[in-house]
Amino acid sequence: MNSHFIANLLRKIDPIDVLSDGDKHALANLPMQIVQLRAGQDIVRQGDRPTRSCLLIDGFASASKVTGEGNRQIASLYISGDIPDLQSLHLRVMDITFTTMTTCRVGFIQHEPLAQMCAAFPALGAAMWRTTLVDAAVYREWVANVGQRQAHTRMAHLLCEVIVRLRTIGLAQDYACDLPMTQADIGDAIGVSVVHVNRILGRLRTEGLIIFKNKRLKVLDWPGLMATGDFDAAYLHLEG
Amino acid sequence: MNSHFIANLLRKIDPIDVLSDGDKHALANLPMQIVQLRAGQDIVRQGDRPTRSCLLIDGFASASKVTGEGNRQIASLYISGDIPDLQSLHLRVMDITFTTMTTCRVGFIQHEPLAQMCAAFPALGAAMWRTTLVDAAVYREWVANVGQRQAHTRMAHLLCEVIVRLRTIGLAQDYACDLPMTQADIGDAIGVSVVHVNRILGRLRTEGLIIFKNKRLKVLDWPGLMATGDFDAAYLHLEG
DNA sequence: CGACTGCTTGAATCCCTTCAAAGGAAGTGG
DNA sequence: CCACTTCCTTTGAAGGGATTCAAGCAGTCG
Repeated sequence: MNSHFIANLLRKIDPIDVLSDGDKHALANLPMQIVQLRAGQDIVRQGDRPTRSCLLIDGFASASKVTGEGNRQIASLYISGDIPDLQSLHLRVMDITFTTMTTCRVGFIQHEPLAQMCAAFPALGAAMWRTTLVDAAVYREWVANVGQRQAHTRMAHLLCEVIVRLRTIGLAQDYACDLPMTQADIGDAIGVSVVHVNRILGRLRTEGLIIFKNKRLKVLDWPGLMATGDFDAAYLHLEG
Repeated sequence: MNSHFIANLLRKIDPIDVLSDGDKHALANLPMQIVQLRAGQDIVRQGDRPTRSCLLIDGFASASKVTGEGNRQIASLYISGDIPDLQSLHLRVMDITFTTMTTCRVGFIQHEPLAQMCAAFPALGAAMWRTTLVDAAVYREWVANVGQRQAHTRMAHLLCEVIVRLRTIGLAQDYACDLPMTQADIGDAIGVSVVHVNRILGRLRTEGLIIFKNKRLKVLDWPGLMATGDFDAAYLHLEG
């Protein structure tokens, strides 16, 4: 029984409680290998052919690629309740690397029982599929964010997303949260150099929108941050 | 029987022919409303709550978003055999707009029979899920492309993707293909201004890599284009 | 054939990067 | 527990890739 490990996953895939007890029972009884990982460890790497996926129980993780020139792009962030590499259930070869950003507890789930569960419990199968569709929606928004918005706006947008997603699992009370990223990490996420990240953070602070210090983010003006970040949470597809 | 409408879809989801006759039969017998659309028409819009998805039978389509400042970002291109908005099967509200770039024949499929098919034919359900995962992989690559690469490289990368995808359905013999995009469209896809697109195209031509004229792309030096585009087709997850 | 859309080119400007350097925080080892 | 290293943050200055502005040209369509 993994019921406390899957609490945030359930909050995410079943915010209004429509899954049956049988569904929840099946999910809670998935064989899961609980492992503690340190910060900065690769969970799976680009090019791997994994036979399992990984539920993030707590901590932060990222998906990143490195270009031929050696530049890193972070394509998404993952928090408790996410299954970053659920895609590997149907895509043989990893096209991206998932890395822990903090100490993380993860639950490894072999593909075989996972696929069987999806087949035997269609509501769960649909819910799993849906989470990958939401991930895709986030990637799409990031394409627009990185492609069209100015660095200042981009940064605000990223911070808005982090806050909203963390709030859904109760980790951003009062619009403040842990954000275990260095300025270099943030730069890799929004496609901006470290130096410029530093200047933009300074500007967002002098504008009275946020304080970001010691990997702790505090939003001082939430409507203001959403406005400067051109942020609309619709793409996160939260129904709760 | 829609067997000729789904030919390219089948090529994509079943390149090595593992689906059973029952699977293929079920797919071919999906109730499908065939419609011809002119160029520049929205298939579904951001904010819509569709009850159907759309198989692209022939023609080109794009997925795009408009930012608060009025800039458009194209997040992906779609060609024959793609189901651009399959996501709407499980995500109630559209977070992006799909638009035809040419005259297109599309087949609208109601969600209900589609979902039933996925449930009744697990191999098809998995294949459908898989196509949305490949779409997500493409979005991820685009994030990296737009976020980290220079405009010149970005452009080459986009062209490589178009060629490779069109080749899988036989529409890019000899590394030449129709590419019904204006320079403004290309700019919106790679996050670059029209003026700069023009200069980059000129540069790619003088470098002897491509010719792009009258919406017709001809690659003169495929290895060279892949190299300057930092292109590796792995993210397209073609198994055939 | 005039209006429109798309392509092309030049010039000025700017957002952001790169280079450089120094201070601070955190972790390591003697 | 302090010297030392290393990583992270901060700030200044110079340079560059890309944008914006502007204008001319070509092709197309009603």
